[in-house]
Amino acid sequence: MKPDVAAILEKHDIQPSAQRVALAEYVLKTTEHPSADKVWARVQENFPMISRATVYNTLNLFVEKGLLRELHLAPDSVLFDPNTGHHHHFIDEDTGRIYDIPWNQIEVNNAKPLPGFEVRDYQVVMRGRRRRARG
Amino acid sequence: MKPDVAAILEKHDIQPSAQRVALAEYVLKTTEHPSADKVWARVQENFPMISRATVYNTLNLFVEKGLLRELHLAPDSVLFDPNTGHHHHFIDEDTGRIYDIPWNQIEVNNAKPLPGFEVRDYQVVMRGRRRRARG
DNA sequence: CCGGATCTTAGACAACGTCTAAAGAGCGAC
DNA sequence: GTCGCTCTTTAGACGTTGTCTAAGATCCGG
Repeated sequence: MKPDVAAILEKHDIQPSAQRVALAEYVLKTTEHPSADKVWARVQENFPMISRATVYNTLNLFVEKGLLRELHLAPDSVLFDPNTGHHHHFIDEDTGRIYDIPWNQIEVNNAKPLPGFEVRDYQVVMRGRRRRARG
Repeated sequence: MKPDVAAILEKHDIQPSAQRVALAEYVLKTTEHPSADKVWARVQENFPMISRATVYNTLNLFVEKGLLRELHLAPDSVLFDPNTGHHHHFIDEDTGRIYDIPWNQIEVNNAKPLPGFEVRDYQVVMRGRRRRARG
């Protein structure tokens, strides 16, 4: 079902178009933390004629308009996170998979920046691996 | 002056070579948070004949051996951080510059991973910008 | 000096992301 | 309906970052 994706776009000052709606429908709902090229692949499943440039342009537009957040956590891919609410991230070093950690689970105090700066965003980034039954 | 870089390499199970020592001399001392290509450029100043592949190989080797830490904080570059002691990072969104934040300055509690995982490393990543006198 | 292992090199290669010029779509004025 | 303006999309070239490969250089024990 398509909860008014077009309305969401308009609320963020984005003119809806077929491509943008198709892209938003995927990227706003996913929990895959996809890279841009992964988004491209996924959207093509429903919208075969979309070009790579459009995907990149649109993702950047969404970020600019506050619809998505960019994550730079791993090499060779910028990830896009629809979860605008704050949360932390855990990265599995073996698989590269990224998991969300609820904001309240970790307590952070004194997240003060350098003098003269202001913090606009912060998060805890954890790296680790699946615990094995035995070595 | 060259504080026994070769000895440091050997202590980490890395065979010293002219290229590796030249690279280590730069990268272990810098506070620039350089990308790999920046390392290449800097090392070439003292060691003109070093090839790009060697720089990449050597940096990856150093990371593997625990001499450096890799940071994936910004698009289009993996950064290398000689500060093996734990610390946090602050990223200036305007300039892209990265600053170290002392570990003790921020208090983090309950940095627990997902069930079944173990955390090997974590840090707080802050993003922000220089505060201006007026908007 | 010889042999084997390791290290380095140049360049090809692949992936990611940006840019450009041209075509297409939407929409109001007439 | 169609003209003209604007915004969007497109294909492909392009630049950068990083990896891979095959061949040459170096080192070290004997």
